[in-house]
This record gives sequence, C-alpha cells and structure tokens, in this order.
Amino acid sequence: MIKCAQCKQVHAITKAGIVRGRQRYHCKDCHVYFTLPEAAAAPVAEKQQAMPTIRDIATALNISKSTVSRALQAHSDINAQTRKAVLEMAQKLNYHPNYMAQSLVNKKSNTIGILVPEFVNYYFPALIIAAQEVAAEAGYNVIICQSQESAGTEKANVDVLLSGRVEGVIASMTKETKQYDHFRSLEQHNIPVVFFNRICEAMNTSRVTVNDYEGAYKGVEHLIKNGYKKIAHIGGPPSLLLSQNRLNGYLDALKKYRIPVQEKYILPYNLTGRHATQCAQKLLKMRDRPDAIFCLNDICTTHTLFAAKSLQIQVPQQLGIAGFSNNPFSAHVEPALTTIEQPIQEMGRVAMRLLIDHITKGFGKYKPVHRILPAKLVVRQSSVR
Amino acid sequence: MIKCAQCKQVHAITKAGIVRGRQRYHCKDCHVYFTLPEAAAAPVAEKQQAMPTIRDIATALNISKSTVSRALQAHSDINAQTRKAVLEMAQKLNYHPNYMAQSLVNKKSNTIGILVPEFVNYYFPALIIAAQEVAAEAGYNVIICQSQESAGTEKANVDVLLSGRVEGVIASMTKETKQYDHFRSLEQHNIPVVFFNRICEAMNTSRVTVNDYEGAYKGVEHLIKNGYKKIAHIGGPPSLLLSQNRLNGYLDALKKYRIPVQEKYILPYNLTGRHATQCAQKLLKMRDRPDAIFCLNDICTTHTLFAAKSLQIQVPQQLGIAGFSNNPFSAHVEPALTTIEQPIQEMGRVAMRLLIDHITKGFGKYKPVHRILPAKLVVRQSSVR
DNA sequence: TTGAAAGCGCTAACAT
DNA sequence: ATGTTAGCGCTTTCAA
Repeated sequence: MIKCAQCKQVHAITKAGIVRGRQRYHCKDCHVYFTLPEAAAAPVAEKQQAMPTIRDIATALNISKSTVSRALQAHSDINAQTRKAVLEMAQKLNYHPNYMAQSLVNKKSNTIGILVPEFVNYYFPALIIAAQEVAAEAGYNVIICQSQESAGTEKANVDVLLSGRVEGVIASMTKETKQYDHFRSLEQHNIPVVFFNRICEAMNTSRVTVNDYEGAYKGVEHLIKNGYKKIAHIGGPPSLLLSQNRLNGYLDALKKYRIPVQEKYILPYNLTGRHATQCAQKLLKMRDRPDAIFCLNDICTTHTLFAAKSLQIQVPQQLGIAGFSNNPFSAHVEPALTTIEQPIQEMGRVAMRLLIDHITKGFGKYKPVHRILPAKLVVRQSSVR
Repeated sequence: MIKCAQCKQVHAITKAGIVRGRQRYHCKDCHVYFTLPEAAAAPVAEKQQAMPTIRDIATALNISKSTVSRALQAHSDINAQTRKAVLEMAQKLNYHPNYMAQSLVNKKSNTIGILVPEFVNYYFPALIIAAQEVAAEAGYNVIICQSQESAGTEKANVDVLLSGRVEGVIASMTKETKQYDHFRSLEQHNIPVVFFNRICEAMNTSRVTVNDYEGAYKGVEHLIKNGYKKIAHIGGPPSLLLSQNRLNGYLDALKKYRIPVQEKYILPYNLTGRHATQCAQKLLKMRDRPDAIFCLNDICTTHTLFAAKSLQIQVPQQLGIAGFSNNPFSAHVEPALTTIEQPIQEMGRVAMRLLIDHITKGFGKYKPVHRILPAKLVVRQSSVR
C-alpha cells in the first residue's frame, strides 16, 4: 500500500497522473501531491537510462542540478573535486547535453543555416564544406538545406530554418525565386542572411560573388583572340543576376571587338543537362552555325562538347568552347575545357565569415558589404586553335 | 495630441494601460476607453517582435496558450472560429513554432542524422539527396555530417547527433574508423543506425550495400574476356569491407580463369586523387607492367587514365581499365570508362526506409537486415579492344 | 562553493 | 471547448 508522504496514512490516497514517468499520488487528507522516492522507483532506472540528464548525474552524486550544470560548463565557482566527480559520472553514464534544452534556455541555437539550390554538381558541395569549416571553428553547427531549384521548397526550407532558430543563413537562390518574402522574414526576425553566388539584389544583405561580368568578358575575349568570330552564348535563367552579368560580359566583349551581336546566338538554358544538350544542338544545327560557344558553366560546356562530338564537329578546330567555374572534370574531358575559374572554397569561407561577423555585431552595427572575388581564365585545349 | 475617439476633444485624455501591446487611453469627458486605430498605433508595433511565441498569440487574442497550441495542432477539441482566429494571428505575427521547445516537451526531435565520410565526390551527395527525400516524406528533418575521412571528426559528429537527439542515423564510415564505441553509443541510447556503402560488420545493425564482390568479379571477368592477361588492381583501404569484397571479386575472377595472382599488381590506394595517380604510375612504370587495371572506383580509374596518357600508353589498346560506381564523368572522359554501376539513389532510399522502419518499430520488434543491391557492368571503350 | 527556484516555449493531463 | 498547471532539460539569478 502507498503511504502519504506527509501524514503517512494509507486510506486517502488516489492516483493523480504520471510525472516524469513515475506515478503521482494525491492524499485527500492532507491535500498533498507526491511521487514515491527514488529507491522504490529503481526498477524503472534498471536498464541504462536511454538518455541521462544532469538530474541523473546530480542524483547519483547526491548534489544539485545547478552544481552539475556549473561543473559541466567549467564555471569558475566550482570545487575542483566536485567538478572531477561530475565529469567522471557524466562519462560513466554516457551523458550528452541536450542541445534543445540548452538552446531553449540560452535563446541561442548555435546553428547556422546553409541554403542551396542543389548539391550534386561539385560547386555547392565544395563551397559548403569550406563554409562549414569556418562555422565549426567559430563553434557553430550547420543545417544544410537544398531547394532542388524549387521556390516552394526554398520557402519551406526557410521555415525549417526559422523554426530551428538558426542564428544566420548563407543562401543561394533557386533559379525560379522571384519573390523574396521568405528571405525578408528572416531579416524581420533579426536573422542575418548572406547571399552568395546567386544573390538577391532586392535585399540589403551582404553578398559574395565572383566577378561574373569580368569572367565572361575574359572568356569571350579569349575566344575572339583565338580567331573565333561567330561566338554564341548558352546562358542561364534570366532571373539570376549571374546570368545577366555573364551575358553582359559576353555582349561587351563582342562590342569591344566590334563583332555584331546576333540574337539567335544567345540561348538561355534552364540548368538541366538535357536542356544544355538541346541548346547546343540547336546552335550547332543552324545553317549559319557559330564557330564558338561560351557557356554559362562547365556542365553546360561538357554537354556542348558532347553534342558537337556526336555531330562530328571538331573541337577546337571547327568549334571553340569555354565555360565557367572550373569543375574538376573540365580538365578531364577531351579536349580539356577552357574555363573561368572561381575561388569556390574562398567564396564559402568569405560568406561564412561575413555572416558570423554580422551575427556577432548584431543588426545595429553591421553594414552589409558586397565582396566580389576575382575570376581567372584557365586556358585549355577546347578554345585554342 | 491624442483626440478622444468619441468626443474628439483633446483636453481630458489620459493614458490608461496597455492592451495587446498598444497604448490605451481614457477620456474623462465622455468616459470612454479607446486605443488608436491601426495606423496610428504603428509606432508601437513598429519593430516586429523578434520571435513571437504562442504566448504572444494568446495574449493578442485574449485566450490561453493551450488553446493556441491546440489550434495550431489542428486538435479536434477546438472551435473552428477560434482556430481561424489563431491561425490568422499566427500569420500576422509571422509566428514560427520553436522546434527546440517542441522537441523538448515531445521527447522527439523528428530529426535523422546522415553521417558520411565526405561529400564532394558525387556518390555521397547523390545518395544523401535520395535519402533526404524519403526522410522528408516521412516528416523527418535531416542533419548532414561529414567526417572528412577522419575517425576523430566522425566521433565528434556522433556526439553532435547525440546531443541533437536524432532519432536515427544512416552512416558510412571513414576509411580510418577501427573503433566503434561512438556507434555503439548510439545503440546504447536506443538510436537505430543503418550503415550503407561502408558498413560496420562489428555491429548488429541493418546494412545496405551494393554487391561489391560480384561487381568486381564481373568487371575483372569482362577484362579477361577482352583479352587482357596481366590484370592489376588498385584497391581501397583494407579497413573497408568494400575494399576486401572488391579485392575478393578480383581474385576469384582471376582464379576462375586460371590467371596467376601477382602480389605486386595489387595496390591499395588511400582514396585521395594524388595517391591514385601514384599507384597508377607505379604499376605503369613496372618493367613487367600490367595490361589492364581494375580500379576501386571511377575516381581512381580517371586518375589511372591520365597517368597512362601522360606515359603515352594507349587505352584501351595497350591498357584496359575499368572502375566502379559509374560516376557521371565516367562517360565523359576519353575513352569513356567501363565501370560497375551502383544504384546510388536506390541505396539511399533503401537505407532511409530501413532506418525509419526501425525507428517506428523500436528496438523490440525490429530485426536488422542486410540488403545487397545488384551491381551492373556498364561497358564502354576503356576496356574493349 | 553550493542549493533552491524560476523560466526558456511548448504540450498534455486534468479540471471545468 | 477552453483554461490551469506541471514539466521537458537546462541555465541562471538569488540566497545561504
């Protein structure tokens, strides 16, 4: 029989819910609620506790939760021996702090969101890794979200990051993002955002890009200097600023060298491999076909190369091609691809550093900056004849 | 000056508390209480609350937190109108539930950990994406950790996952993982683990692999059938079971066709590109150099191809090469690479499904299984003469 | 140096 | 149908 914890009577006891997995009782006589002491509850703790808490450490050591907490945090006001005992017990019980509880009370999640449109194609994974390293050094965990080039998924991802109470986000938009409410929502909640690569001009945030304009200009200029005269451009979705900038680089290079711009030679591709192939084929099957193609990126260039090969068009003799980003395989295809190199890892690091800086300084002191990293021409065989 | 909402006088107005975050006024003349209409109240609501809580919604609507909670959860016992009001207010305040608080009280994080050795090389990113899709459908978020082939980082990552209270983990070990305490630690805490690709035999968990043995066997058999007689193998770190299995496939294929095994033709590479090149060069500079090389993976095969090219060795005429995994670039190099295809996405999906099944059933009912998916020979030019 | 108690944002059992 | 209350695991005043 259960005795009341206060009056020690048995007759007026009723069950009154369950607290922390243990039966709670109520004594109608003295109106007290109680659970049975630890010992009686022992059988429950028999098997290693699924997830021990500071409370378990405290109980085992017969000290208070606060002391345990302080010991674990290496707080100054703590006896060295107590601390040692706590750490040992934590080890023994295989204790792991509960991030959620810590975040809740600290109002700080120590987490940064990374939002990218995709991560199969080398560029984003490589950048993420570099960014993550910087975050880790600064003590931040990272949540990686990929939007799969879908604006809807991107919005959903922002909600996830918001609910995860990330302290900041580095982001690259999808090709179909035209509405920025979800990003604004981050700002409204005082969560800093740094855009990289595919930036959002409409928002006053820090940005990290490569010099897309100059890169494209250099690439096209290089083609011109190698004797190509009818230079086409397979560009990107016009929604992306980088597409516009690379297109402008292309246009200005042509202008500079007094080569007439031909509208039919400018095709925007939707970033899928299939469409890249289609665009390349369309250009290469023209009666007045171009003798060179400057592509938005190396993926596109590769597809263009294959389209050319399957049409028996010789690269670089009959067709010069060049791309952007210097993906690793660009050096491996035959002929190796001329490309504009981006400092991918550096972009990731810079973006993360800017973000952490912003998080640290808060919205008051922080001034958004736009860091434009240099693009470098890497000449290989695909464009030299 | 504030005018009375009723008599339009100014002289008798006093402040009278704050209601729902807005200043309330009292007119002593006409004894009316009022707040200013939305527009005028703007300055107060000027800065949006950093992160509204259910409490804010409750206060604004003058109802209790529980009602708000129930409304947001679409609980059955809730008045449709109340619910509507709550949802509208949530929208208006730009409310986002706090995952940490929810997880804490629900004792359920709704999060699954994905632990991989790296994610630059197509294989893991592609698999992760497929796995993540399955997780998302089941309502789980995902934390992606990469160990960078370091056992220490792997251990640290497990701690992160543990502290994040993930409900399960799919994992692929690093090449240097020889001690499994960190994985055991997950099991001890009743967190199911499913290994894929680089599995841990020492642990009784579900596993997903491709048929490494059979794949390698098929690849080597194919080389033999194409007339290659001195077939070398650049394998992987012996610590990985997949290295052993692929090696065994190689050995058994040689045996089957009565080709003597030559120790000097078997080199384990450490999974870095540089070392792949070194191994290939070592083989190709032998006096009695092999006439074919079966590589652990396509990355290695690519480096082997380049080593051969720079030594003026013709592929496939003087050297047949084949690899494993069918990375996208394998079809793009010249000559295109023969390879053993893995159903990468399917592996990711299967692993995640097994994990979720395990999470759902709990440790009581769940029986670990080992799913071995088929490997398929894809013949291209690099091995056909 | 330590303990007791309050509270982070949320859910759920219980009471009404 | 709604409110009241306790508590998830933790940190942090405040007292002792």
